[in-house]
Amino acid sequence: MTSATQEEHALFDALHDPTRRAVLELLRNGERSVRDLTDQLPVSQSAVSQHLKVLTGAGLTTARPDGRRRLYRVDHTGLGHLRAWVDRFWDEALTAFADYATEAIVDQAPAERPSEDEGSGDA
Amino acid sequence: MTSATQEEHALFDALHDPTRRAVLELLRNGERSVRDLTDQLPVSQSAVSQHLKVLTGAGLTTARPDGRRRLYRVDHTGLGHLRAWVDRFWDEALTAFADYATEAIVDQAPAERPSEDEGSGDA
DNA sequence: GCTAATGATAAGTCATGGCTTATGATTCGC
DNA sequence: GCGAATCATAAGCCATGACTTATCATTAGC
Repeated sequence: MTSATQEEHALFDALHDPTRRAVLELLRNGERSVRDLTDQLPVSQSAVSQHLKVLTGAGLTTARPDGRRRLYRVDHTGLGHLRAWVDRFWDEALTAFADYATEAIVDQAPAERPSEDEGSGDA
Repeated sequence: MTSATQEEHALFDALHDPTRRAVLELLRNGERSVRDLTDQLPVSQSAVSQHLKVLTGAGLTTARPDGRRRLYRVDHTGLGHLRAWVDRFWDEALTAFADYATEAIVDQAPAERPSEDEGSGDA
């Protein structure tokens, strides 16, 4: 079912490239045509189109035809997925940190123990 | 001065690789040694160390020495930056969308309107 | 109709980065 | 101390991907 891992990959893959992030930054100001974006970036029109394809595939942009132009704008879909990913991780990280802090306090009493058995999780 | 763009780059660069994301997933369960991580990943110990270096550089993990081992765990710093980036973008995207929607409604009065605005739906 | 403009795609080039196998540096157990 | 274990680093290999220059498809304007 396009395992959420797929979306993850598409997202982080899309956001990895600085030029693509620059495109997103430009789109923050509102809709822009490919031509317009190209004029403000140090790469060719072809490159911009290729980047937009990747961004759209990741749900980060959408296009709307307008005459012989295509107006692109930021899409919430991808951003929402990214946000969900971060949030999930955020919570887990805090929990893990709390566990660690607690354990550290407990460890304070005895001398030293391996503290190696975090085995409660998955194999 | 490590312009926020630098952090951005380090972050997205770190999160781009699937193996590094897998490392983060493993660390969600708590602290783990490099050896432990290596045993659960299909790559060499060397590769894991290299990944951990990148992750740490992006503020996504931290290490704590424990004997001859090093215990790694998730760091909030990088996640916080990522979260801030998304939130900033999220707000802007919503604003831009609101502008667009408003404009679309205004445009409804005169003759021509895109009629194509897939407005609230996702693509 | 034809020409110009806009944007997507094809094909090819070149740098980047993720992996490997050594090897070095530290620390534990005997 | 010595050998074993853990981890980081060095050097090298190879696939991936970001870019380029054509070229094709569509639309506006004459």
